[in-house]
Amino acid sequence: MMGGMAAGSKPLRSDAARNRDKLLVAATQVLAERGLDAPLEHIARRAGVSIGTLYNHFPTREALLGAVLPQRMAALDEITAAALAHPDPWAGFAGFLEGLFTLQAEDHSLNEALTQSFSLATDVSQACHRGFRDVERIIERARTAGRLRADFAPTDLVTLIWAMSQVIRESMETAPDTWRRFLAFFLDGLRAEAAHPLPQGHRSADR
Amino acid sequence: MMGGMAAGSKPLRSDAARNRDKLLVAATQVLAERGLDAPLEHIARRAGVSIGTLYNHFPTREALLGAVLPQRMAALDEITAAALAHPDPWAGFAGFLEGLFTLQAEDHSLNEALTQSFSLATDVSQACHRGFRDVERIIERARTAGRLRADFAPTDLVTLIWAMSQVIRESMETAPDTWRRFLAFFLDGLRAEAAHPLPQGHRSADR
DNA sequence: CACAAACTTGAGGCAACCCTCAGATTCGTA
DNA sequence: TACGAATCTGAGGGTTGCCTCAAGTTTGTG
Repeated sequence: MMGGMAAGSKPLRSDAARNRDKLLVAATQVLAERGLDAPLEHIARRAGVSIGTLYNHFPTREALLGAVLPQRMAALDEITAAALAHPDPWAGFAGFLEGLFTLQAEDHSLNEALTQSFSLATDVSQACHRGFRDVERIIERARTAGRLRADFAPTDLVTLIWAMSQVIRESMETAPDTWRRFLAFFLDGLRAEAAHPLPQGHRSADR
Repeated sequence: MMGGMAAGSKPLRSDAARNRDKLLVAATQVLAERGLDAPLEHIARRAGVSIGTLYNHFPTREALLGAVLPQRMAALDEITAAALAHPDPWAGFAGFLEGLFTLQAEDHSLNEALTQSFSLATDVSQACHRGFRDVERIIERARTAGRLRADFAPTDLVTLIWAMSQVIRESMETAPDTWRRFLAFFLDGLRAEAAHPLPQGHRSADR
């Protein structure tokens, strides 16, 4: 499952190891600032290294993302753990969402990564899928407690993440609290007592 | 008001007028398919015209958008009118949202235009602002009827449009009905009886 | 110290897209 | 029909970003 990171690799020469670290630091910063398709040249420059060296260590952009993002996503683990530990299932669920989106708002790369997680490097999707188990438990717990509406499915959370990613992106500069207000509206629709029947199945394949 | 199109301009030569029309048709199609920053070369090619001709008629991308988008947005007028005419204020409000997002889902350029409307060509923002008056009335009507929660402001609709634009974009290929489900959840949070106090921090949503 | 292997460098070839402009073409009128 | 003005064309110069590779530099071991 977890293997041991990049363990078992060949030992790097000292200068190479140093450069690799500088690249990871720079990449973390630049990606957080400019998103997942920040120019690789920027990252190399910020690391004080040539573009060729970047390609030496990370032959593709995905390889680089795979080295940076899972680490960033580790922050999510604390949040899911706290949510599960919360005595009130609904408060745990709501707190989880708040923590998740706070992270997204702080890190542009995380925001995009969560949105695109299924088309990304395997390392990244793995990190996503691993965490998803806990998320399902958070949802299930709030639902069986009768607080979260029964027809809310884990995949609906993916949709919410999509929605929030855009709200965060658009409002970040001018009114960075916007997402909290939006989330409050949405949460009010997720309470069990607020539930109205959802639109029926989509049998209109043609129009 | 709309009298004769680009009224006040000098009369175009016949071939020029024909090319201009072909460009508008092509642009409408290509923009709907590929979004607001579709390559201008694609549009010229689809119109069967050279890139130079495109620049002849529309010296900037914004000029082209300004000629295409307001027309597309006219479809919104019907929707707002229908919403205001609906006997049930809540159903009018909900129907308006459904119509709006249906349009967004059908036209990629409209989707992006609505989310970016404030950084776009004046023609486009004007079209937006004009329509916004009616939208405010739709909201106000549902609110004073006691159906829409009292703390929902017109600017919250902008946020919802941001959110939806991403949901539509991400799900369009694989599950194009996703946005309806999401909207249903959200609407349940907008009903007056579902309202819980919003987070403090920024009091009301006066922009 | 010497030297091979490991590593770095950055110019340079690609590709996509933007926009321009001198010369060729077409229109419409006299 | 002729001809000037209006219009069209598309090669070409500029930009940004991707990725490669031959030549130079550093490391660490014998």
